[in-house]
Amino acid sequence: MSATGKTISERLLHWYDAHARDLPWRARPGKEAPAPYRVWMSEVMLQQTTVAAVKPYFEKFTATWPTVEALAAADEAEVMGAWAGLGYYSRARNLVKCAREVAARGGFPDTEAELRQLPGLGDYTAAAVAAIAFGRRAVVVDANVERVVARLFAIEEPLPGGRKAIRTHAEAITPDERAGDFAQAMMDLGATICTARDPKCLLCPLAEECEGRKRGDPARLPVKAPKKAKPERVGHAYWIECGGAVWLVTRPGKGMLGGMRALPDDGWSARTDGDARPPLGGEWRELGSVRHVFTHASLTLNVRSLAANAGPHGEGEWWPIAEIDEAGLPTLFAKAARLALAQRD
DNA sequence: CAAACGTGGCT
DNA sequence: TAGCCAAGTTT
Repeated sequence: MSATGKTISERLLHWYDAHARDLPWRARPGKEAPAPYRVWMSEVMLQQTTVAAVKPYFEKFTATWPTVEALAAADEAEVMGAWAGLGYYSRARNLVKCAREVAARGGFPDTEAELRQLPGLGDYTAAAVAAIAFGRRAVVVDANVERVVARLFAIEEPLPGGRKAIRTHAEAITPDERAGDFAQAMMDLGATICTARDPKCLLCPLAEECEGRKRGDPARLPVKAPKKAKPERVGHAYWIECGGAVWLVTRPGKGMLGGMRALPDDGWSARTDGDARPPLGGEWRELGSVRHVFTHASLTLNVRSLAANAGPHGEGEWWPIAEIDEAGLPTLFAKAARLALAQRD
């Protein structure tokens, strides 16, 4: 309790009632709670992904597959293609798997523990769906909450070790009622006021009780362990063209860009360079290279092209070049395709 | 538990 | 610009 007798959650919910962001997956003021399907969909898309990036994907997915039953019945390859560009593609595979489990059992479970068992739902997402869609009291801890709590209570222990103390404090300030609004309020506060850099303490509804602010320089919290250096990798991708079509493959389900349609390549990965061996003999033309930065490696991908009469051995498909935008290529290969197209006659 | 796993925006 | 950061999960 502060001097004026209001708890942190009371202050925060009061602020949220006036300043909540208007987001497509959120209940509009005065309207009923959004369907669990939409809450789940948005939470999965928002994992490590910005609101701005998610919005168009959320609109596309909910328009194409308006219910969990519709998504459960969808062709997995079509869902993977629709996810192209959003990143972390195991999310899309788990999305389909989860939709099928949920449809088979006749709807989403309404407890945090049961939600946690579904594919793609970890501690954060299970708590968020339980609180936001089902009104359960659940302690929702994401990167926003970590930052707000670390500052509010001046938790000095660096992450990831400091997460235990952060969770304990988050548990203590989570209200019994409106836990879903409280969670979203914490995230809105973290996204708009208690930002990673240059926090707007003058606008913060919790400034009065913020120990980090009292100590000065709240932006230094939470302290984080130093990051490892990012290796440089080199690989090759191959643009094989025949009669207005290009040869595309589907990558293995696990690993980098798993399950995604792609240009054939030389086996590069985050751990090793490619072997630069083309999948087919012939007169290859050097088109140049594209750069792409992943979370844990930076890649220079050299792109080579070949006018062929037949495709390489193995799995693959001829894709009409005029429809390459519909192939659902992840961004790395979309860049490579763009390079190839720009150099075509 | 540390590492793998995308992408785009901002400073 | 090179690095940091974003509503984490899985292995």
